[in-house]
Amino acid sequence: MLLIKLPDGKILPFEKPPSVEEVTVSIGPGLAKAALAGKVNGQLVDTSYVINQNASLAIVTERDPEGLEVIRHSCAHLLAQAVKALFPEAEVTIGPVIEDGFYYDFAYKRAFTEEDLSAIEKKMAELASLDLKVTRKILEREEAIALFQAKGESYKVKIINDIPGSEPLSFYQQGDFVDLCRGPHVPSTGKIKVFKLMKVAGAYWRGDAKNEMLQRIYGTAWNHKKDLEDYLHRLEEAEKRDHRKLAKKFDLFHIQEEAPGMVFWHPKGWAVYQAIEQYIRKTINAHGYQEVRTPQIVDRVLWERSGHWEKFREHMFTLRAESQDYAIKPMNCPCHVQIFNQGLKSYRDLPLRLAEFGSCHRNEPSGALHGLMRVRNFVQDDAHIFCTEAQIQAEVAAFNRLLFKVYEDFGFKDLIIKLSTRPVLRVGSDNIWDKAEQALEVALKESGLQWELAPGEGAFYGPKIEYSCKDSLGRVWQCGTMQVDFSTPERLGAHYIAEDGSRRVPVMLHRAILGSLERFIGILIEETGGTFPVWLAPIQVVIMNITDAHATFVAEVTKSLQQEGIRVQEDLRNEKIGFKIREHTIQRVPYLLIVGEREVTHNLVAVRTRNGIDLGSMTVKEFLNRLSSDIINHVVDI
RNA sequence: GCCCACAUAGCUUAGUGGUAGAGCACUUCCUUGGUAAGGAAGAGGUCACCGGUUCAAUCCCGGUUGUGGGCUCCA
Repeated sequence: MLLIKLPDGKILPFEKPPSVEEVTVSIGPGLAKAALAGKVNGQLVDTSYVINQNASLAIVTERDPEGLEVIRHSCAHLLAQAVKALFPEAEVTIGPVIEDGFYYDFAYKRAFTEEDLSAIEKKMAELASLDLKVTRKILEREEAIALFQAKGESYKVKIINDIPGSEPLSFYQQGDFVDLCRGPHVPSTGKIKVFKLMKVAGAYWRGDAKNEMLQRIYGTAWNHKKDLEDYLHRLEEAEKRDHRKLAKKFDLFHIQEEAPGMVFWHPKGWAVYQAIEQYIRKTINAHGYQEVRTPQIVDRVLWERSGHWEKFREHMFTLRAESQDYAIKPMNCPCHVQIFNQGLKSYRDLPLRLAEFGSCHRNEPSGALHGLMRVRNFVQDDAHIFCTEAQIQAEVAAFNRLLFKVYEDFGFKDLIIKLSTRPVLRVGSDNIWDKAEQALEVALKESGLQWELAPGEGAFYGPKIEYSCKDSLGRVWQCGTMQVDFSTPERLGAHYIAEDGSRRVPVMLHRAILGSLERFIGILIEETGGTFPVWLAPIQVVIMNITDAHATFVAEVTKSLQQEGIRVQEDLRNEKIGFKIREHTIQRVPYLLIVGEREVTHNLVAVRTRNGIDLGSMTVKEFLNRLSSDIINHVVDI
């Protein structure tokens, strides 16, 4: 006798070990039809899985998140089956589930075309409608290798050879298609109803650029047609928020062929940029930083000393003048150390926080460039904190608080935080790594936010925290960072005189809140969709007249707002007021001031927000009060 | 850098082996109108660049550059 406990607490007895499917049937035919997989003692299994001891069992259907995962995974197999059916010479490799879908990598003599994709999708539908039974089996290693060798699947043989000997090898078969796979999978292909192939892209075998390039077919699968439609709609909406598109719509910046990866900022984009730069400047000044400025072009020897020449020479822009080799700076740290090194420093000078809006050039590979997100010339809101080991903790904690405050002011909520710890190859004693890693961790814990640990992913010179944001399509971009560095100060000869009179090498903290101003603005554009908070809006107020008779009054109001530092524009065009309102509303100008006969007579302005709210008439002074409060409080929308 | 796709007016785009069309924007004129598009006329294109095929190339072929989607990389 064997007992199966169901989620509702009911216990079913069985004479012989039943399969998940058999248990499901005994519960009811409706559920049996809906079952995609099972969860035995919390572990996801196929419906064919035989339960050979007392266990708890949950049936996984489309209502469970795992159900969709199983469907997507099986859909990847369906894709591979269809590709093999249409292109028998194509070799299969791997096909995992990813966010919102799946992919499968193939090796084939020519590129798959759009037409191929449609044909494959059609074939998939056909195979799904046949409702082929998906069966699992375990094969011995030799048997498995022989099977795939016979099929000409050299990649699968390589994969099998890489699986540790003790692990059993499971296989899934549907029709004449067999794939090495851990599973679980749906019981039959008919369970896969709603899917779509999205795109083909190149991808290196095993993610290594030294290997051959495979063809990756991306697809998506859902439980219901409506889910797929919603997903496609979400993608469409996200594409509309693309910062490169919005940059055109709002006339923020452009990039052109003569300077790939470098930005031509237009007046409106630069207004946003400057609002951000000045906000950061003000903020860090209030937190004990001192701003500096260092050269763009620095002799090669400095980069050799810092170690960058050896490691990143290919990605540095270099030049030669009067038989000297120079590099355009790819980073600011060595320059900041030069400032630290001027004059003898005492422990009393520490921590010394040197900040720079440092313009850096990196010769990024052409294929990596991406709007504002990945550029060749960018400005970091960079700073280096020179401190003692004992000061690391307090500095890291203070920075962390500062960073969260800043992101909050921008209205950002979803930061992805990663703590990268010591790699195998590293400098510095374990003792100091312990301290540094702990300092970072304590600071993160204090924040109360979720973070991910990335063991072994720290730099050779110290551990780091990375703060990343997502763009509108969910791609992750690193913005802020806090890196502890035990190496650079020594390499560049930095030292200070300690309390006991000895010469000590300071610890250096590299930190940036926004990371690169360019990238951050890219994220900000996508986050806001171009509806910038009042304090960042390139134009904060537009004042428009109803007829020419009110132009002088408009000019007066404009002038008085300009004198208060407001980014204001007047619109005196000979157009109907409705037309002007429409245009500036579309441009997401926060406040629209309308001046007609009534306003001129009573010395008022009529105020309307970009969200169509009529705030009525008020004096310029009253309006300024409202506006100032929006700006000071970093109000996100009005 | 690698794989695939793409490049037409300021923007969004249609289109064809035989001298390129639209909407919006722009210019001029009419209109002076009170909270999301008033009307008319006009101007605007070396069809990314270089080469080839052809009587003829924006279109077909090759190359270059750039862009987009991935992959790799990212001090």
